[in-house]
Amino acid sequence: MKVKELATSAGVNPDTVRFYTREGLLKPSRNPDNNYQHYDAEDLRRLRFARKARQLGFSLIEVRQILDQADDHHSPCPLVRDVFQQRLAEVEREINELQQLHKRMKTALAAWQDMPDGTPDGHTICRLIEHWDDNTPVKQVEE
Amino acid sequence: MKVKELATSAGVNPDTVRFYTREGLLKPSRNPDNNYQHYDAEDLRRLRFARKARQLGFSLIEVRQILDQADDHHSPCPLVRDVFQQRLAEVEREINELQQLHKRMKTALAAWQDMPDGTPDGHTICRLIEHWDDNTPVKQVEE
DNA sequence: ATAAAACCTATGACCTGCTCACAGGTCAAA
DNA sequence: TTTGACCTGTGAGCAGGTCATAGGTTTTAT
Repeated sequence: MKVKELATSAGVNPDTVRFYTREGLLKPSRNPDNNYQHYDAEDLRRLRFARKARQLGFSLIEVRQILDQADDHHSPCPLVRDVFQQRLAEVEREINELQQLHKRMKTALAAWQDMPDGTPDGHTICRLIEHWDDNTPVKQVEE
Repeated sequence: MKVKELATSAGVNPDTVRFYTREGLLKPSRNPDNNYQHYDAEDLRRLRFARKARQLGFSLIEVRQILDQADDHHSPCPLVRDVFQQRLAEVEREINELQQLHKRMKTALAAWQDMPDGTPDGHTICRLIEHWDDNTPVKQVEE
């Protein structure tokens, strides 16, 4: 397979295939006649694996570590389980944060119903945002 | 105020103040004696506004648009309301996606209990991830 | 047979929103 | 007066690609 064929098979941008190749996630052979890269079924597996892992929140570096371990005939799965657990905790944190943000946005939106737009007057930029309560501790002002 | 004072007052990194100044969000005056930037209370308001807007998911470009409108003595709030609505919808999308991801991760984790680690054998890299169902349509393979 | 379209190559810039590093100038306290 | 803490501008670095450029190759259409 050539670049675009591989990319199409995996549903990614051809440049992503080239990028992953540069980054060492894919290891195609060369056609000496025209210097084209040649990818095989194994590369397709690696690419699909990489995309799935990325969806799960694994970083490219982690993906490469896993693939390298697989190349060395070590079982990469303990590594996968480990990073997966961490990622799961992260996802839970992200959900919590987003839900809090969502709640604050809804509250703000409701409060804004009653507020006039108002042209900035030198003391305020836009009440809508300035009156947003972000729970951030405000430090001392000294001018 | 000098850079660090402003940064401390707003609870941000001094480099962020310099960065925002470069990007035109802050417009300090110069001390001709030593070429230092001089920030006033208005800059502090702008900086705090910018940080709050960033927390709400506004991009730096949007923040600058709002601040520029405020400089032109137009009311920026209709713009704020508009972008805010869009951002709210985005947050809801993100929450949904993350919740689906979370559910799939939990399911996968449960399924993995029964799977052996297994060294890669040339046909599979790591069953744990390859058996992950991502609902992604898989295209035709041609080698 | 030839010309145009569609592909390939490598390299590097661009995106976001900062953060950090560098080299050199300025200013306060000890 | 020296040391440290600050200031200046510029440029690089992060992640994970995407896009642009310039030139070579292969396929398709005329």
